[in-house]
Amino acid sequence: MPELPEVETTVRGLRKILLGHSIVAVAVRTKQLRFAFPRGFSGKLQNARILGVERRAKYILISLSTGQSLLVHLGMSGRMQQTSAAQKPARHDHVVLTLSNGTTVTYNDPRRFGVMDLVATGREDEHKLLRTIGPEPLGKDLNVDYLTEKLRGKKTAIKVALLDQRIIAGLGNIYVSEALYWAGIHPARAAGDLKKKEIEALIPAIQKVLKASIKAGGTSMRDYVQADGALGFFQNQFAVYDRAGQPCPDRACRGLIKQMVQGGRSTYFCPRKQR
DNA sequence: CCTTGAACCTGCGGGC
DNA sequence: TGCCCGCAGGTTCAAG
Repeated sequence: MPELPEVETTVRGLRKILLGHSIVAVAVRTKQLRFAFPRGFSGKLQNARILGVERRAKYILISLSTGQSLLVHLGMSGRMQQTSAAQKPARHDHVVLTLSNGTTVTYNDPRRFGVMDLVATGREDEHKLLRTIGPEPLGKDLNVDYLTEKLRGKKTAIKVALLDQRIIAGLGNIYVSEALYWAGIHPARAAGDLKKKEIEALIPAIQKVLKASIKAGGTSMRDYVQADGALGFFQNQFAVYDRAGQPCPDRACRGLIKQMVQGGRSTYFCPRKQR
């Protein structure tokens, strides 16, 4: 999916479109996404005014005048964007919100791995899906002491550990490969064996990659688009992801990018630079 | 507790 | 052209 940069980009776009407007109509066009919609979903959004649009991990939180927040996860293939009210819904347009100014915002998700739920505003962190999520990687809670403690004794590969949302929020398959490349760490290393110096390199590498991607509007490979329909361009800056067989971006290294499978998912790395 | 693998669902590209 | 297989940005759950 959409990993942190894509969700952040979506949130920033939605904020401009949604903030201050009211929802006048809600069309739910599928039985369920990953879970069934909560009881009375449409009715509880009806006539609500949108007070805020925030991100936590890979979740979008839209706070409403009703005291509830709409929680949205884009799953693997989801997108949420402004659409034309005149246009009839497309395949996989599962939820269409119509605003008081006539704008429509559509949630489209071919694979339906996404989520929509309602949660009391201010108590979002107590939601079942958010309760166990780790610190935001761009905040001060992700630091060397925290990560050292969290990885201590772990035999899992560092690649797999970084995908675990309980350790760090928001990373996914693309940005983990990219961050490990910039930190010079081999993805198969046991997480608990990383040296202090390596953890000190890893945190800024994660932050650098995420920030660069947000700046580029995220990554558009298949489904993802920003809230205004624009594509993201971070795929043009990939160092390793989806680049198997191609040269390491460090020309002096002369290594070739390798692909392997860890935890059932592809990992990309430079075997010469990452040890 | 930890680790691994399968499951959810749809679409697309490659090989035959 | 068509069919079958594998793979895709995520997460949860069962089993060992």
